[in-house]
Amino acid sequence: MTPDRYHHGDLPNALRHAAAEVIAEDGLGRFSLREVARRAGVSHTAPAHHFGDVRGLLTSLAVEGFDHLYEATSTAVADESDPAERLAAMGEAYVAIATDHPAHCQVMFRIDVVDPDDPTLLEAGMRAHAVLRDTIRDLVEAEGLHVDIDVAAELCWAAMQGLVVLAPKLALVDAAHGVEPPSMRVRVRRLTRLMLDGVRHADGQT
Amino acid sequence: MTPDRYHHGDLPNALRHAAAEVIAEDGLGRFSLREVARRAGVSHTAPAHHFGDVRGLLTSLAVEGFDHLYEATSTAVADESDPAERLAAMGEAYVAIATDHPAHCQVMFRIDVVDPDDPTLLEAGMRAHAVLRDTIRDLVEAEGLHVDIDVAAELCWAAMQGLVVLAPKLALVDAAHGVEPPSMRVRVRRLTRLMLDGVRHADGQT
DNA sequence: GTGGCAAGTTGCCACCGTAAAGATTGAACT
DNA sequence: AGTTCAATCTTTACGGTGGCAACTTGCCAC
Repeated sequence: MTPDRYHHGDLPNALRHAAAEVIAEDGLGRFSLREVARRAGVSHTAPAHHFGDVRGLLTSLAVEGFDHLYEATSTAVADESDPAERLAAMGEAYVAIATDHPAHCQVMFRIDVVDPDDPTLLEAGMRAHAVLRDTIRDLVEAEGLHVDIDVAAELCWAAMQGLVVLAPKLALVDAAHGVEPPSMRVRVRRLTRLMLDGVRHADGQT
Repeated sequence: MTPDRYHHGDLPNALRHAAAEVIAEDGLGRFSLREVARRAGVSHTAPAHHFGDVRGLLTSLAVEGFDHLYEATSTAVADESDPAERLAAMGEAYVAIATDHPAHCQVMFRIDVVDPDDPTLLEAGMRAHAVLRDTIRDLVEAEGLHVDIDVAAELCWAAMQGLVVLAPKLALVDAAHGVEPPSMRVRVRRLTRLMLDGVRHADGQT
């Protein structure tokens, strides 16, 4: 980017960008701090001055991921007025994030590779989660449902997260059953519809 | 185990065991082939003769994990007669596997660390998945439901998988909302009930 | 200017994965 | 019985990696 000045100018961002690139291309397994530094055009110890260690860099990437998620889901929600449609749009946004920012998503929930107690990470996560929770609260209030909001949110979140993680396996299972694997968008909508049925007919017992 | 003969006797199992131990203790991040070999009391290149490389060892561990899952879910199913209860029991078995064999579960769905095309892995995965699919088929037939079996199975699997992955985050969210985080068993039953409501009231549109 | 601090660099060490070649063992064959 | 042979494990070696310590460069406040 900026030519070879001694002081890079915005190394933290450059490093995050390079890290995401490496992870997206070669996977988290082959991720290496040195390779990231190489791509950013700095020495292999430069990252330490900004992120401490490799964990710090990946944690920072996770924060960025949650920020992306927050923005994507909140604009998706803003574009819809019907609460149920909002939920579906959120689901789509969730898996869209997973395909648009695969590196971030591989990191966000990996407590073995990230510092789960990092306060900025916690805050970013909570902010993203609040969008889902608010959407469900609106749905419950608009339709007068009898379901615990947190439990419903838990189901939606878990299902979407599971979908992202299991995507390759699901395609394999479909193929084995002789079914053409559907797009992620279709999967999301099918699951959302089913969950909506569940949420709408719940009797409110915890 | 067996004292220091030159030929270990059952090194592959010993290595899998040691690997699971390391991962459970120190996490996948600090996993090292050399450490595993050290614990098994052999030289650091011995594993290569049985598993090729580190990927091979972890793939083998994943296979073992799916076998555990298969056994746990099929005995859970066998212990119940009511189809809906079976589903709940399966869910509990799923998360029980995650807590009883944490190392295996950290590996099973990590295509970046495992060879996803390994035929024995594919077979073990399919066999485990068939238990879920059969359970849902029984439920659909017993109650005369109008839901696509594969879609329902997808939801159940994704939700349980998501629950396992998100467990730490969910505990944090609950704590932030001033709620005492419930046990995993409770989480499973709540989600299963909600999904059952959904499956039962689905209108059968794909 | 000059003192000081932030940003980057070089050099180092311990560790890791894996490839190649040698040592040890049990078992199969004659 | 003795020999061969393949499987199993060890030793040795090499390139790559993360993190620490000590050094250099550049900028800004005084």
